[in-house]
Amino acid sequence: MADLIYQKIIESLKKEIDSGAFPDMRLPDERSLAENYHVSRSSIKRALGNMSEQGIIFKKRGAGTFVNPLYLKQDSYFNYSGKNLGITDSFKANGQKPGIKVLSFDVIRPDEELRDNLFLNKGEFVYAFKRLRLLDEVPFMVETGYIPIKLAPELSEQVASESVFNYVESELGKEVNKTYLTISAQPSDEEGQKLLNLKNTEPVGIMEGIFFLNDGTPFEFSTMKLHYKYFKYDSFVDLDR
Amino acid sequence: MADLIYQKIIESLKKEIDSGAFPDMRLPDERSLAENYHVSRSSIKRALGNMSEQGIIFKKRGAGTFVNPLYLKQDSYFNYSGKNLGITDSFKANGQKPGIKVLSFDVIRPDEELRDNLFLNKGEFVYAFKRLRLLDEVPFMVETGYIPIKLAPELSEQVASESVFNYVESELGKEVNKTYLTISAQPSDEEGQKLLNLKNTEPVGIMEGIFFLNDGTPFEFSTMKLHYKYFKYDSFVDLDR
DNA sequence: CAGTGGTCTAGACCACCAC
DNA sequence: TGGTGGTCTAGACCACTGC
Repeated sequence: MADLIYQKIIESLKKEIDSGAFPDMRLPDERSLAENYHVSRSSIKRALGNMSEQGIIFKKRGAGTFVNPLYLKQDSYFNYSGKNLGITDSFKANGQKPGIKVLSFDVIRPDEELRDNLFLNKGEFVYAFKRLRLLDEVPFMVETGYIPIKLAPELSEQVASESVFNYVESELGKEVNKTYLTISAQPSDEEGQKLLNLKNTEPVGIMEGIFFLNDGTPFEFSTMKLHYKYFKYDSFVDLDR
Repeated sequence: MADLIYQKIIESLKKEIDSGAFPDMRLPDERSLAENYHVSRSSIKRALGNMSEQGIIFKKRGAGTFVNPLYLKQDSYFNYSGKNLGITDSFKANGQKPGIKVLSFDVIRPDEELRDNLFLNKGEFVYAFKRLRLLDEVPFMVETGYIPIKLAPELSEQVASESVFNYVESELGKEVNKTYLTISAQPSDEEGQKLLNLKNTEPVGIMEGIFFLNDGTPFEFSTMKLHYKYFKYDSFVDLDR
């Protein structure tokens, strides 16, 4: 992957941070980094700016660049705001074996709301599938997805049982790289209690949203219900925008 | 505010987009923009990159830069504005009257974890306060906050009963503009059930994190427990970083 | 092939912080 | 006052898209 200079620097600095190379939480100044990495200061700035947006570090003008202490304590399952971790991959990173069980797979006529969300015209159809996701054989999430058939004509139950996004990349030559998510929580319903092995006092976390291809096409509308113990979402937010 | 070149360009382009100046959803190319605005291409790139992160536009290498149709369509679902944090202002917009009831207000010695989160040395003290937030007199959120006394020496119960962040801006001349949030859900505990009027089957949403000043100083560590019906978090995410 | 966005460099100058 | 991050410029070269 990363044959880009700023990405390599990000990876390198992340490793250093993770390994505790900066016990005083302070990174070297930009000019020294540029010299040591044999790159321009602009490339360093780009790398650091990127890491700052991800919440890994923060910069204090006139003072220096520092590690965000919360980053080191991070133990979220879903870290969309970091390096690209597809859902599956992010679980691998935690050392647990992910699994998928397809509960249903159909082609349906979308209702008006779904048509709106996926920018579809009347008369167009979508794949509808429900999947149970597991970690080390333990179910933790029920996922309902809708994908326009015109965007993935060869989609199948087989594909759904593996990775849809990998299929998009390898077979369609496109990439899913953006998503609008709405996050909320609800008491568990009967289905959730049964599939996720929850008591009736235990809730589910909901992540619902649209996934986009790099050209801006809405690709999938998805609703994810998570066992509350696996529901953790980290977000670094710039408030003045 | 914006006396920065790239910010002025962002404002200008936003206005043009909102006014429908690009009916084909396509923006001029970067080199033309640089010429028309009499700035370098780098500044244009910075402005466009920023707008892309906000989900206003998306860029296609080799093809051009385009308006994100969802940005124009933002009627119902998708407000990715970082301001929707359950902070007072965002609820005003909903036409409901916000209220605050201070449940406690003390000065305490922070434990080690809190010291880490707020970058404090041993021996430094923090304000600790618990607040109940209301909407049209109905409680919806219990908030526990910790703020170093050295950062807000004049903080008081009175201030806490209004807006701490407004106080920071008007009295300290600083601005809270970043936050690192961890979002999760839990069954409601006894306190939550009592204060938020929840059944034992009904959960709370948890938003926990650090708020930073513009200079990068960690200003407040806050834990917010929300009535699940009021718990909704919108997020626009760039997956490939 | 022409046009477009992506990356990277080298360097100037500014704004802020700590000593 | 010296060191730090922030902004901006000017220009080179690369990678991809679409005709």
